[in-house]
Amino acid sequence: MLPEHARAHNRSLVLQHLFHEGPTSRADLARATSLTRVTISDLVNVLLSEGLVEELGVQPGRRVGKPAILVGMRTDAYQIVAVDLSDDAVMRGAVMTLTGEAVVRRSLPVAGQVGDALVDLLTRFARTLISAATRPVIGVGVGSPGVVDDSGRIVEAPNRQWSDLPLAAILTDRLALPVHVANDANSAALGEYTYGGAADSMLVLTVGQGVGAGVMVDGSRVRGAADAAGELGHVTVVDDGELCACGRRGCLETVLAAPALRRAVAGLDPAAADEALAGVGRTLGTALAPVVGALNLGEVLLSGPADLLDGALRAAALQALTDRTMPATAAGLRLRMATLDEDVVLAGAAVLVLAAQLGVS
Amino acid sequence: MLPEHARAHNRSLVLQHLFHEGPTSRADLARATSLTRVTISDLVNVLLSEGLVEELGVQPGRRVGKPAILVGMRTDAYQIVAVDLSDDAVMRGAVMTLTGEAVVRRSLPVAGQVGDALVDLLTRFARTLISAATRPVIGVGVGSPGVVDDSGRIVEAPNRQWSDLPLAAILTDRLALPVHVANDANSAALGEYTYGGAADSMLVLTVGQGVGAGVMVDGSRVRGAADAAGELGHVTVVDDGELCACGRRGCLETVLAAPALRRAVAGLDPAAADEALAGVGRTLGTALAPVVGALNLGEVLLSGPADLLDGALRAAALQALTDRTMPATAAGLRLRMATLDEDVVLAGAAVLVLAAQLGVS
DNA sequence: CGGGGCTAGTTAAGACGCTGTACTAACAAA
DNA sequence: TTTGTTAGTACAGCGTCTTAACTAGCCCCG
Repeated sequence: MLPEHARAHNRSLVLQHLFHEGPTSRADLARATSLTRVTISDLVNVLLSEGLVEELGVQPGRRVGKPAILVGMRTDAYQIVAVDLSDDAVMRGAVMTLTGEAVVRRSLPVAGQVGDALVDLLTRFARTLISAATRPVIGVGVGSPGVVDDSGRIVEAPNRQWSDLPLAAILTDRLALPVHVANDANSAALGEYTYGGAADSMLVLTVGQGVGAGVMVDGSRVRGAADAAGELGHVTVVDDGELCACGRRGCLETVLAAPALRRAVAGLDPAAADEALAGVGRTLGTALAPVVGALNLGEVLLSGPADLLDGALRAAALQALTDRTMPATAAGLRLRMATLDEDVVLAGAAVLVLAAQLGVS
Repeated sequence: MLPEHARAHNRSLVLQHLFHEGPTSRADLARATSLTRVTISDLVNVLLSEGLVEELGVQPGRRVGKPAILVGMRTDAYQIVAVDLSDDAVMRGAVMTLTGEAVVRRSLPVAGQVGDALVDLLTRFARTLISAATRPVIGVGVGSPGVVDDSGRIVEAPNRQWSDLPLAAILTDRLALPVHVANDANSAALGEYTYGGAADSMLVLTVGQGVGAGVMVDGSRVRGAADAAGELGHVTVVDDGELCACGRRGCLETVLAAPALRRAVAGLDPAAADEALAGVGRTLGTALAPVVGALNLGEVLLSGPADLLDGALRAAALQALTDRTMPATAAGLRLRMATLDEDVVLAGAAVLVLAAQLGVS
């Protein structure tokens, strides 16, 4: 560790504070970071010259002494390009502000492309998005299915016919911008953590064609021994259950994926449908109980079709979690819907860039 | 972050390397830490003057150039006092080297003491250990049951009648030494991680009077939203199971705690006993599968009576884990016995001190 | 209404930590 | 013996933080 790393760390502290707490005076930044006013002034001057922050006039608070000048982060000064590859059929992308709002949205049918052709298609798609940006782009974030290591290498993504592919490195080279790649469900967790106000210790369950999960523990993303953390979709939850796409039986995905849920409630009257969904909820709660107990999670978030998830299913899952973990663990636990809906993965991809380039998350 | 923090970090890098890799030349330390030889020389000189490292003569390797002088950590130069409070009836303690070997062992019957009286007893016990040390003591580590926050405050330890008790602060004050306190099962995980060579992502299950767990994720200990991570013992694993001490039914503890296991095999012939243990193993595997899947754990360690755990139970649990998680997750998973036996908690308590005082873990 | 008290922010000097460069020390190979 | 290589050290310089001392701007009070 060198002095310049300490400098970068302090710079991130300032940005992190401005990002989450809003405009702040230099003096308050000094108190919050426990650095001196001198150091903060210096850092702020650098950030001002980069256009990352701006002065916003004096603080409205009326106290004795010289009035403080508020410094705020210019969340519209730079933009981030985010791509969501979780859908087999269509690439979704956006140009986003630093606060995770999509300024421009694009999507592109994948048309069955896989392997290197898909990388080329993704490159072109990213270029389109970059040129659609209205401000300088600080980086590109990609949420992809499959196992992705911390260097942005796709270890394995069977449906894309990607294996041991250094996607981040390839795109960084081709786009001449910093590119960061992570698993889509892990991205979702990052998105909910940073933009959705989720707890420090939480799990996001993404329910769509399949079931994925991303876990945050004590404020950082869980990677796992083989970068495969979050593979809850293929944990067995029903003995001798339905055949799963993975070849095994009774995976969580066979009861919780959106198509499975639709099938389960098809043609049923509302009460019976609720009972069916509650059954899935109990199964989910039973599977999650050991995870919640072992990690003492503060929140579990469900991301996916609200009409299926946010009702009897969620209530039954919470009940099962409460019944099956000790009161001290269950008392602090919330089970709620994710707040970012369809943009979760895009938002998370943006957070990848935000965290890596500015140290904000 | 200040420059001196960077210095402390670099110092820890050196110690960490020497601790885990053994004696190393300054030049090799420079390469390993990517600092310059100049900086390393300076750091090593400071460490030499503190007696933490020593020169060990020239490196046996025969290459061109000036032969390198090996520098090694003096793991016997300082000692750590560790206390294990996990047993209701007896306090166990030890004076340990920096490598986690017990030099002196002591134990003290608790004689039903609780609350403040127990704190006083613990203080006296620690003083005894400190005076039994043959080298300067760098700190005291305590592994305690109950919920312990990161400042060493006992949030709740019902059996000790401790609640919201700043144990680490009290002992630091009374003993005039740095004192660090953590949950006993979490300590066990730390001990196995640092001294037992456990994987970066792993879970240690401690089986004794009760069942506890400690989780390491990507090399750091999981604390949880309310500092209660590792409470796996009271996750429901058997529907309508036996009544648990916690008042609920079918907790993992009701089948996996040592007394429960002994009852389950009492009077059975070996084959029947193995079948009973295998049943518990399957239950355990089923409960652990979601945890292993969500975190992509590399290892699960069992700590407790080997005659009960290390046989049919372990085999069945591994089989269940393999059956119930996806192959990619299960392939890299090991389920083995902990290596440190009865000293796990003591070793972990030592690691608390080692990590906090020297930055080594 | 003018000075004392307080807070915000800047300037200047100094301490600390790392680097690059240049040096000496100690060996192997030619 | 000379040359080349590697280990370790001395010294100047740069970056980064701190403390101390300053200016700026406001409230309060006599």
